[in-house]
Parts: sequence; C-alpha cells; structure tokens
Amino acid sequence: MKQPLSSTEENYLKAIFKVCERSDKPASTNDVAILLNTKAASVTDMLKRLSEKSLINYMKYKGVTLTDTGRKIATSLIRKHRLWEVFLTDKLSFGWEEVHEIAEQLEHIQSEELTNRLEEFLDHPKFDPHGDPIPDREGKFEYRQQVLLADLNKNTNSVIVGVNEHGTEFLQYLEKLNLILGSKLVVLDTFTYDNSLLVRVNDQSEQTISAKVAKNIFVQKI
Amino acid sequence: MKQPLSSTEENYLKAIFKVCERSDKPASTNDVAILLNTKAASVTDMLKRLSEKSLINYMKYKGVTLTDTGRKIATSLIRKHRLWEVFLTDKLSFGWEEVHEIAEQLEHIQSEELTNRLEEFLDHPKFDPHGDPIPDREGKFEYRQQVLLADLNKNTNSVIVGVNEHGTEFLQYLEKLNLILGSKLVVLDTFTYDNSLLVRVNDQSEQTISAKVAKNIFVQKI
DNA sequence: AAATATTTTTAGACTAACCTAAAAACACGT
DNA sequence: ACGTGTTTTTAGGTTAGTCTAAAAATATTT
Repeated sequence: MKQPLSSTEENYLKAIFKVCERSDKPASTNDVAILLNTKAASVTDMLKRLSEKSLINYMKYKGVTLTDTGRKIATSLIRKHRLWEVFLTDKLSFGWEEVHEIAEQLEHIQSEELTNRLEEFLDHPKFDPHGDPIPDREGKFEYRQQVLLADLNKNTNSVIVGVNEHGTEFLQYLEKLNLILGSKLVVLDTFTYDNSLLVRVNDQSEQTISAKVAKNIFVQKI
Repeated sequence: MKQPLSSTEENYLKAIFKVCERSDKPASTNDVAILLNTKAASVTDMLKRLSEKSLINYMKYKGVTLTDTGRKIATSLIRKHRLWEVFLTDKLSFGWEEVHEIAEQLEHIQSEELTNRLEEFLDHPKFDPHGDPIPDREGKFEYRQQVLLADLNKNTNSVIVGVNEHGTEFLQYLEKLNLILGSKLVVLDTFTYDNSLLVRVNDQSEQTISAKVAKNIFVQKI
C-alpha cells in the first residue's frame, strides 16, 4: 500500500502546498490549475485520487488542504529541490537562473538516503541560491524576516535576501541590473506616477526599478 | 518534432542496446521483454512506436536494432548512469552495491549541460564503480581488455576490473568475500566436479569461488 | 515435408493523466 | 431573494503504457 507516488501526483501536492503557504485558506481548484498550467477538470480528477490516498482533505466545491502525510511529502520535495539547486550552483557552477528547471526533475528522485547525504555533502545549507529556506528532515523550516522591496520605507538600509519569482527571464534581468542575493539597497525616492523606485545599489550606483521588479524582490532591513 | 522521450521509451532503447552489445545480431522481442521484466506483447507495441520515431530498425518477426539516433540516445543514458554512479560513490560515499538503483532514476534527468558539468566535476572518470567504461560526449567508449574469471588459465596473475551482474545481493556477497575492484587474483586450481575454483586473493588468503560467481567477475591479466 | 513447439504479433481491455463541453453549485450585486 | 456570472464538477473521449488470450509466423523435430 506504500507504493511511491508518480511525479505528477507529487507535483500536485507541491502545488497545493504552495497555494496554501502563508494563507491558511484551502487552495481552490483553479489556483492549482493555474499554478500547474493545466485545466480545472484535470485538477478535480486528481484531487479525488489524492483524497482516496489520504494525502489531502478535499470536499467538493470547498477547496483542498494537505493532510500531515501530504504535507510531509510536499516539504520533502521542496527540500530536495532546494538542496539540488545548491548542488548545481555551488558544485557545478550553474547560474541561479539555470537551476530551477533541472531541480524540478531532480526533486523526484526517490531516496531519502541520497537526500540526506547530499545535504551532508553540501554542508547543511540553510538557504537555496534564491534565498529560500531549505526544510530539514522533518520538513520544518523558518520563513525569513523579509519584506518586499516594493514595501520598503525610504532611506532604510537593506539587503536582498530572496526573490518572489523564479523564472529564468526575471533572474537574468536581475543579474543584468546587478541585483543579486546580498546586494545592499537603499530606496532614495518613490514615484507615485508608475510606482517605480530610485535606489542606490551597494552604496554606489543609483538606478530606477520598476514596480513589477520591486514586487518580486525580498529584502531584509539592516 | 524533437520532444524529449519518456523514461519508458529511453529504457527500451537502453535495453535494445544492451541486448545487441557485442553480438551484431538484432535483439529479439523476448530478449527485450525479459531484460525489462515485461511481456512480449508490450514490447511489440513499443517497438512500433519507436520505429515510427526512427529510433530503431524494426521488421515484424525479424528482431530490432538501433538506428544512429537511437544508439546516440542509448549511450547517452549509459554515460549519465555511470557518471552518476561515480558521483554517488566518490562524493556521497555510497557503496558500489547501492548506486545502481539510484542511477537508474538519475540517468533520465534531461540536461546535456548537467551531464557535461558533472563529468568535469568528477574529473573525467573513465570507469564507473563496477569497472564499466563511461562513454564520452559522442557516445564512444572502449571495452576493456577483459576476461571472465571462469575463463582464466591456472596460475595467471590477474586483477578484478569489473562485474557482469549489478544486483545488490551479488555485489554485497562479493564484498563479503573481499572481492572488490582491484583485488589481485590467481587461480590455483579448478574442480571439474562443480566447476568451482580455488584462488589466492591479494597474495594472501586462499578461497574457493563457485562457478556462478566466477562467471560474473571480469579480470585483466597482469 | 509434415507435425509440433516456440516466438511474435494482434485483438481487446485496463489505468493514469490529460482534454473539451455541458451541467451543477456557488457567490454576488442590486 | 433573484438573476447573473464565475467556479467547480461531471460526462465522455484521447493517449501512453501495460496486460491476457488467441492467432499467426517462424523454428525444430521426426
């Protein structure tokens, strides 16, 4: 009865976890469909099956949450994903914008032992290359004390600690703007016209940042 | 038209490659079925699909061989499999008997770049932990100058360079017998009664080895 | 060369995961 | 609370990969 899940089933659990993260509310069928780039009807199908396996709490029309077992699997996937990302950047010198796709595949490799040895090999990293925290063996992890750059007050010193989007295009763009993990930022001015920001980067250059970009960068006050 | 293959399709190509290896003869439907632990009918089904994609040469009742494209994919899988095995033993300290299963999954990760960087990271190894040669980027590799222990002449000095079977049980047993890659062997006597051998290991202990074991160990004369 | 045995293919059915289109449930503004 | 619009579910169909059982082709034995 403990046959391993398919990659597809795992992806659904991960998607439900992400939707539910920090919101308490159950995930709606549509939320999941959008995140997985599929159709609502397919999601309903899968929800029935996952419910059958006691991995989710599902009631028609009422949305879905993870059971303890389901959450355990979801966080394990996230743990594996982020550990592999660290491996790819730290050991194989991939750029932070290249690793997501490959890690999406690697996270489905089944072997607890492998995951734990990988963690050991990487020296128990606490964050992945995008600044996201890596869950421990029990699936526990702490959210950073973080704030969106878009919400940062003027003249507050801060450091980039993470991103809210992991797409290749966005990350490459950030790199071009010289905005990477650890970059120091101060908002010098905000323009209500288009909600763009004027910032100083690393106490040197000044540049404007669009509202869209500012909403996808996490910073920590220092 | 260049959509990636499913893991299943890849496994069929690998199986066909293995059956055809060093025999020239086309692989029979049954050979493939046995190797993949499936039924002949399923194999026939898949052969039609792979033939459609020009990955194999297939004629009803006549057996199957790989096309150039098919062979390229098969050797790429073997390359990935063996590189990952090296990673698992050398970097994560897995035993040689534990790595096969995990590598079976890892070999399906799609990223040329990943494979090549992994090879670099591992220092361009030429053989995997079981002594099997690792194909290069073009899929080329050389077979070792090797002979089955069962076929070795009496009183010839030799070294274990590989195994003919990769099952966990067999490899664990070998380890218990202190027969690992690099062990020095001399056949002192052969017993025609059950075809077992008396050997000296590493110039020290003497022990008998069953015919079955002897047929699954490759040695090189020195 | 005929009879028999083996191998391979076909036929038909199943499951997982997806889809579209239509029906049912829910949510909301007036 | 009633009609309208959105969301969700159902119904029914598709594809990849598997299976069993039966038919067809090939191989072997006499």
